[in-house]
Amino acid sequence: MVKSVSVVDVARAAGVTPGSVSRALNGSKHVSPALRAKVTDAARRLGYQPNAQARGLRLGRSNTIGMLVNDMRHPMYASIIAGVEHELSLHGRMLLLADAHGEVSREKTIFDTFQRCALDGVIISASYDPEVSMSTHYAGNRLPLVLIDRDVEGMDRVCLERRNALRLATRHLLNLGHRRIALITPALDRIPGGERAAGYDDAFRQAGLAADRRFIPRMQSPLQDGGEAMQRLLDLPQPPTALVCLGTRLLSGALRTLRQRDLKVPHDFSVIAIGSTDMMAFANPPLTCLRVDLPSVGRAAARLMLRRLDSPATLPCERVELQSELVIGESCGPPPGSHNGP
Amino acid sequence: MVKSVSVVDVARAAGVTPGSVSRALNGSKHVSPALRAKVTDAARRLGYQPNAQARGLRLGRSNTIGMLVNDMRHPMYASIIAGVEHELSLHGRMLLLADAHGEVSREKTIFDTFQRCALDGVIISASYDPEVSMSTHYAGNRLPLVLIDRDVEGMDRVCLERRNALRLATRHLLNLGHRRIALITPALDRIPGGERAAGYDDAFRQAGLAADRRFIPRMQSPLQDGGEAMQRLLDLPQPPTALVCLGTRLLSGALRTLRQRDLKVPHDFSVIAIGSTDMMAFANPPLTCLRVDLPSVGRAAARLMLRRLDSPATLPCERVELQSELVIGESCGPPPGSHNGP
DNA sequence: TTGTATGCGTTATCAT
DNA sequence: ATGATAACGCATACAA
Repeated sequence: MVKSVSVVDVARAAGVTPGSVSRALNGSKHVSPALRAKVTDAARRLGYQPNAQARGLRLGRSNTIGMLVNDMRHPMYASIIAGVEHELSLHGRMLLLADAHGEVSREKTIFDTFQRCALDGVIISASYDPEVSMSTHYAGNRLPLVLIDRDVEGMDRVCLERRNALRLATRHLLNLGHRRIALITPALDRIPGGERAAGYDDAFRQAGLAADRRFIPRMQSPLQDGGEAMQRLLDLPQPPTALVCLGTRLLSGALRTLRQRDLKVPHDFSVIAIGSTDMMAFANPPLTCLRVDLPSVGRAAARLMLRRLDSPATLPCERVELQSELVIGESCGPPPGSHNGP
Repeated sequence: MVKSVSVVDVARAAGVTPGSVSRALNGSKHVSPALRAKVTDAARRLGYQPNAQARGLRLGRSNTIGMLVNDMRHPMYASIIAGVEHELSLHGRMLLLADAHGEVSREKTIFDTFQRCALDGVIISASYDPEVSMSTHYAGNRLPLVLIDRDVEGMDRVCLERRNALRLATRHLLNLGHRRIALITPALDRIPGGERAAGYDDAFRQAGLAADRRFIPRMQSPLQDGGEAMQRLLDLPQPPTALVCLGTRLLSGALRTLRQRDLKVPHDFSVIAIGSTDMMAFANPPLTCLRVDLPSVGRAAARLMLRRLDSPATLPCERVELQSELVIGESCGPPPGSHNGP
């Protein structure tokens, strides 16, 4: 751990003063070519690296953005984080990452820690836990904030459209002739689940049909076993012929149950999944799925933050919404026993 | 952006000096209960948050660890990063994350940036690109370093065992009766691929058989299409009856080719994959795979770093090696036409 | 154009 | 036990 070289060292080596070193290295206008040359040379010789802490302390900013995620175990986050990091790196900012591991209390702790870190801003992908009121939790801070997937009025935010997405997916199945369509989604009592159910209802209504809520089982948690829910669905007197399943872990359970009951996809049963990274590729058959461009979500959040930092605080809040796309795989067909099949 | 409250503000509010505030808040021995109470109270009233930058500047450490990853698009990294973050958070350290996006030149840039960030240490999961010599690249720095998946003598490092893993996988297939076993892996000319091929050879040798290198096609990149390689393999006069495929993207292509040729797994063809997060669950049938506990990799790296920080610099280097486990799915069976099947 | 001096917010040392 | 002061490394306002 050798002592690091500072402006003073460079100044001494170049035979000038520390102030001149700073000016020369930061490209000040009023610096003679001779001095600049001397300084640049000495800096390189000594391997000078300006101390970001000291510079940040002096300048009042760190060029670092914090990112608080609710739970990195969720496969969705990897791509979002990558998107944030990428966009930030393009603009010379660094990313400080913290994970709440799904615990709301840790979200609070992390945010407090962030406030001490002299961050230029914080990107938050927080839990939907109702006990967390954005206003009380993050209000009264002096950090620029960008929310991901939290539609709070008066804040910069990137939102994931779900209602129309579910409408698309459900309509796709209705068009194939399905009428008994199951929907498995976590957190029906929170916004994401509620929006999804609403889109599901929309599709039925627009088709002049009535949605049957018995086909939307209530899940306890995103980690709950989707297999058991699927069993209950299939044990209904009139079981569903198709499933829209939003949740990586839920899906694996549901697929397992289908295999156990020897229901072939798509011949006996149709499935639409949520499109995480490589899922379509591994599934056999490839799954039709709702796909969100997750790196774009991260990039959008980062761009909102950079925009906020570069502009006066009076800049009005912006809301970016990202749509889902229905990627057609080979997991959907007409319901069994229908006569419009190929 | 309200001006933040500093020790001076707290001191004024409590009617004491800044020095006393610092002592009181940092739990110094020599502080009267009365003063401590006054200070604690004032600090809470004003919502005082110590400035980590200033503190770091003064103390010479930031409680922040940098992590440099080669390419976050690789699905393996999410879990490793999560493991690092988790372990660091348990010890009050923060994680600064940077991604080289697979570009070696960016690795260099990032490391330079890290050197300026007053980090306490850096965890590196760098590329295997031969042009990157660890010695010239990272040597001569004064930062504690921990390498992930880079077996460099004289450095703290977490290594992924591959040779024995491939031996296990290959032996599993040999035991089932397979003799023509394909191996698809990226980067045969670098260490990971080489080690794998060695383990593959080991298994054959230990079974008294000779491995046939024609079953190990050369892949250009981990993003290359495994489907085309699979086609070439199946077009051999004596095509393989089983495949060990190490690479998420390569696998999806290989599976696609098997589907196209109407080869059923495991009836007509056996497959062993590399176990990324949720893969086994989605694949149909569930895949037998080689699984590494990736969060443990991250945690181990973080622990090596913390150990290094807490101890004198004379501490000898440590090498941690993580084994793979062969998780039995339903994708392996006897070769077609064999007589020892069920 | 360059040197000098000051302060960013902390903590540690030295007085008292 | 507490107050005063200096220093961490840097950038800038001001002086020359």
